[in-house]
Amino acid sequence: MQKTKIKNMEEFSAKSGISRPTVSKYFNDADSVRQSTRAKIEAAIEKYGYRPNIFAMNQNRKLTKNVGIVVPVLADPYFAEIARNLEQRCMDAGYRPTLFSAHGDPELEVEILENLRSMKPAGVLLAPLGRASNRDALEKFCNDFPTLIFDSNVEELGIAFVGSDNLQFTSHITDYLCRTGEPPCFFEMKTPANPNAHRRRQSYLNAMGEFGYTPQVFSVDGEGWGLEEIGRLGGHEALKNKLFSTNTVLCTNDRLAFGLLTACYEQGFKVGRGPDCVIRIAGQDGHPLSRYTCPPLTTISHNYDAVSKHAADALIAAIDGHVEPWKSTRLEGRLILRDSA
Amino acid sequence: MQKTKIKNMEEFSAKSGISRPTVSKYFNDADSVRQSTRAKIEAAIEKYGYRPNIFAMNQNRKLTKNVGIVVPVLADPYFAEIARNLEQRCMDAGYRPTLFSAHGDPELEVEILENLRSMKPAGVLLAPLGRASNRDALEKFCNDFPTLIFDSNVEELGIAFVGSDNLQFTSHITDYLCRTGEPPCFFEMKTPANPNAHRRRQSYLNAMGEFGYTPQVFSVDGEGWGLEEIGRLGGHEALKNKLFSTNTVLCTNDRLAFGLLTACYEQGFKVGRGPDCVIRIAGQDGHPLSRYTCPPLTTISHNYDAVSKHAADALIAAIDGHVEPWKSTRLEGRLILRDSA
DNA sequence: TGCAATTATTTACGCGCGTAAATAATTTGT
DNA sequence: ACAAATTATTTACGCGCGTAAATAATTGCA
Repeated sequence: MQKTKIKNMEEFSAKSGISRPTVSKYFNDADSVRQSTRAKIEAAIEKYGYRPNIFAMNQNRKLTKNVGIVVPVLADPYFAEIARNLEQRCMDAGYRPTLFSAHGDPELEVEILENLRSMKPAGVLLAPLGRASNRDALEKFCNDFPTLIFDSNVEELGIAFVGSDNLQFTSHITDYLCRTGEPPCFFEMKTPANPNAHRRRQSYLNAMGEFGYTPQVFSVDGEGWGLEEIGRLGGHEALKNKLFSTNTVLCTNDRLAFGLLTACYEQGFKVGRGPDCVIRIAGQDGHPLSRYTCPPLTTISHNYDAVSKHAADALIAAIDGHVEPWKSTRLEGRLILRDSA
Repeated sequence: MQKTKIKNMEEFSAKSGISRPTVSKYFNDADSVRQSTRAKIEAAIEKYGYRPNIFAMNQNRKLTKNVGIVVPVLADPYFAEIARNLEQRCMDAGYRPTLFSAHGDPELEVEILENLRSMKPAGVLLAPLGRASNRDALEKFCNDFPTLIFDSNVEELGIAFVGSDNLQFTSHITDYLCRTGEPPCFFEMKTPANPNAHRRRQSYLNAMGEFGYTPQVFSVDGEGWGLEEIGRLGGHEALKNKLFSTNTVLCTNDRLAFGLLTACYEQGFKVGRGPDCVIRIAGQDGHPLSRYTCPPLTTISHNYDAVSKHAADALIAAIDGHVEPWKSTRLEGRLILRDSA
């Protein structure tokens, strides 16, 4: 790489010996030019380290290569993990992903979408906040840009939905718990942030019904995304007052389970499957830290890879013009047996 | 907001009754125009919902309002939390933050910096990967853009460094452990990702020396950012072979402690301060989940607020032209006493 | 080798906004 | 009410690149 820095495509095209429109074409799609000219251009890029001005590019192109990735809370490792995965896939496909987190705030979610508009994104991968989301704002945005909804479904919105099969999640793990011990009660939030929670509760009720067991749903108070603390406080109340009708508790998600485990510890309830244990606890999500709780948490894990692959592929297909009717894809989870249940 | 959408500043200036250069001035700095004209412009914005084309703005402005925030791993809630904090502060100051994570990959870190270049950022908040970082690439970048280094120091790089006072962290918690029980041994990674680990070890050695105790450093194998697993495996080895010379273990960070806690659980070692406990464990960092381990983890917490405030303020001051000699600011941590030690 | 198909070049304009300079209007202080 | 200071308008150009159309060069294939 030489010291003479090139400041625009005009200069670069002169140095490389290729006309500017052809160079422009190359940067738009490297395969759209002949192999020999592509080689020359790439040699010149290597030599001069030239990169086109991204603002000028995006200003004039009708379709940018920008892709927005929006998650509700980045502090939740589940979203951090899936965002990482999506980011990688977008880059591999030649797009420029930009990551946004609403940090649990519906107004920020709307603002993010407004900002995204000005980026003219080729497409957006959006995991909505859920219940708190401004439905209208999402809908308007989806009408203007190819948007794939993931994680938390908003019926019929965007080009498609990709997420986990919450019904399968809960029925599968409920099934497991029923077969290996007392049937579980269900530990959830009274006002969960997203609609997946309702599916999970419903699936629990169904599964218990099929077994002929009486379900018990324990809904704890608390708002927001501080799930561990909500689970801990709710757990304390339940344990102190002996409100669980069984020795097995299925939590609506792992983070709530983390809190419940802590409550058990604090009240001296030994958790697990051993002979001296008084309570079994299971979670749902396959949180990255679920392996490291004490005892390690039995859970059912999202298929992170498959979810992100389906989501990214579907969005890119839509960007490439493969129109398909709205579709919901829900991927099965994998039961992870550990010591807690 | 009317339906007639305005497509450029020309049209907007016509509708608002203010000339385009003045409108442009307004968007550059709302306070640079007279109150009465500002009011007219803002009324028109409200009415027509106009937002200037961000690409065209950034293309021509010498200084954009973009700020890059780069962290080494977003899957680590410590960074997620501090990134959230920084993002908020940048927005409040009128900048457009964009978040990037190197996901533990030095090559990706370099690529992020390359991409940042093309965004002409007004400034960058960078938490380097540390040992694995490409020093040259960082240095070149810092020469071209106002860059504030945080979390992990790279001597004399960028405009300043802001982070935690690792010496204080470790000496403070070592002090606490020594005063309340057996002096701790030190549990760390043999090849830590960032230089903070070395400071912490050194500080441990110093503190033990001052007390007149014999230090023991236990360095476990393992590369990368899967710290919990590294801690768990290392913990198993230490426990199985009774390699800890004391009943108290100070971990170099919370995530390693999480793994060690799990190892203790798996080997049946009861952790905590109670009479039936055989080992005390403490961490460092104040990880968001440290409250919810079993037992809850005694640790020393970063002052998230202060670190991010100092970092954002220093960067913005530098952007505003307040040149100061390179400076390192290290903020003290707060001891959080819980049941584990 | 020659001709059609493909690919590159030339030329020229437009995108939306920043910005500079000269001029005009408005505000401020007295 | 008037001159000085402040603020807005007019005019005009440039930023770096996308893109379209006409033309020229190169390639592929029989």
